[in-house]
Amino acid sequence: MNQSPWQPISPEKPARPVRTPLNRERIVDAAMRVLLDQGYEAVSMRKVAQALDTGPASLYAHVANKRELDQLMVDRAAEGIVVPAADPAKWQEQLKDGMRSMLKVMRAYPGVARAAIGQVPLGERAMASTEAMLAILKAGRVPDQAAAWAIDMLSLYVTAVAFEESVQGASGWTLEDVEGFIAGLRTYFEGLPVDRFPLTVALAGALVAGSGGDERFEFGLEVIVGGLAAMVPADQ
Amino acid sequence: MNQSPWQPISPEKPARPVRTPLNRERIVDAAMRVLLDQGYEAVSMRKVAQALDTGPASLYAHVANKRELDQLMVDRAAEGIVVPAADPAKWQEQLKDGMRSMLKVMRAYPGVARAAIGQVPLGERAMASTEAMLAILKAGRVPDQAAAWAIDMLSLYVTAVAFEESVQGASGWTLEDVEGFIAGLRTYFEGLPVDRFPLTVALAGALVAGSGGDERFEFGLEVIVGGLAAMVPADQ
DNA sequence: ACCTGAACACCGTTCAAGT
DNA sequence: ACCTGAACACCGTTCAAGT
Repeated sequence: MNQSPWQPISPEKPARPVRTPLNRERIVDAAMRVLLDQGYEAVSMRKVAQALDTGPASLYAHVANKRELDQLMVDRAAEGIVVPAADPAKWQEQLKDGMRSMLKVMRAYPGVARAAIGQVPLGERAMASTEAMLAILKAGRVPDQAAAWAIDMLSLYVTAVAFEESVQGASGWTLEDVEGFIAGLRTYFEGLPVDRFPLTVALAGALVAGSGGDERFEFGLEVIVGGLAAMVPADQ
Repeated sequence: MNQSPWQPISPEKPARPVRTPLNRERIVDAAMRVLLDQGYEAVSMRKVAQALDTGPASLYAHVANKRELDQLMVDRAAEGIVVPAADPAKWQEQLKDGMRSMLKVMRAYPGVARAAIGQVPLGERAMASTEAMLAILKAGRVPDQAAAWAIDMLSLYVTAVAFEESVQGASGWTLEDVEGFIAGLRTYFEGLPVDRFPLTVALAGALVAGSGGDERFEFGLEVIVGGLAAMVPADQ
């Protein structure tokens, strides 16, 4: 039963590949790499497996299914979200800053919004920003139930905006293509029958304004924060 | 060159099938049927073609691609949206009613929100409700640019809510499953380390409240309409 | 316990060939 | 002009078999 000291342990049989074993972390790493390189549409179990030099079946020992991998990716991205420490004097601007940070992160991982849109983010990193946003809402004296539902609404809004952008961003549209699309949209609105669509025709310019930059998003922040501020009781 | 009157036109050769020819309308009809019967995930070019007793390639003579079919389905569903005629005295409630109607329609076609989420609805029926919503915003004296961007934000919010619901609704969850999920969620929040997540733990009940019904959606309506109301200039 | 090849049941889209 | 069969290049997931 004793092994001779001269008997090396499996001496010249590195037939079993020496590759580091798979785990969730390495799988998510690979998935994020595919996301950054080729966009969300390309993040398939097969492509991720390929990036790890194995077959798709191997992933299922560590990840329940594609949906779970999506969740893990969202939580990985959530790491980058920065929410300021609550200060009652400027809670409204802080809330906006938190949302701006969320959008920034989603833009940094184009298409991650697609993975995030239908799911409640429950990972540890996502929970940390939820907690920080709750603190800001409490600092602003937003009632508890409103604060809780606001959390949901905020991330729904930011995710939806990022999702919309990623749809435009996909299929390799250049900035020129987007400008052309917007110009076409405006022409479409302006060309509608004036008797049935008087306001759409009149506001064609306003309807397509700010499609490129952050103005639309900032408008949404203003609406949401303004609406929440209106829910703060007047007493004290 | 003249045909004899006794020479019947292709008399007993109905070898060429007599089926009514394909067109966009029939294709969208079939797609909506598949959507209602089997949900959005099942709406593939192949399944729609099958419902029309043909192959997927046949659809491409009438529809550019799956994306366009999605758009046509969204516009078809938009037919059901009812927006009240603008009345300055109650524009806020009217705006909410319009959004409630949008959600109702999306719930009637489970999963159509999935087709709508990344696209600007430009079909004739969708434009009609855009025009009506603009009228309400104008009646409320919301500034033009705000009204135009609000249109976008409103439909983004409703679509995102419907999308979220459809994700839960898919995979055949029963009401009991959803309740179990919510109970589990609450337990998860309550079980987080109190030192790092004090607010999440304290507000666990509020965070999961109203997940089933319309309370969350109504909260969102209140926030958005309240935020828009705050943008109405005080003069006059 | 972990990994794998091969298969199953699907996708969207294209294209040459038919009528 | 419209339709079609067949193919191309993909999917997520399962499962028996390997180590």
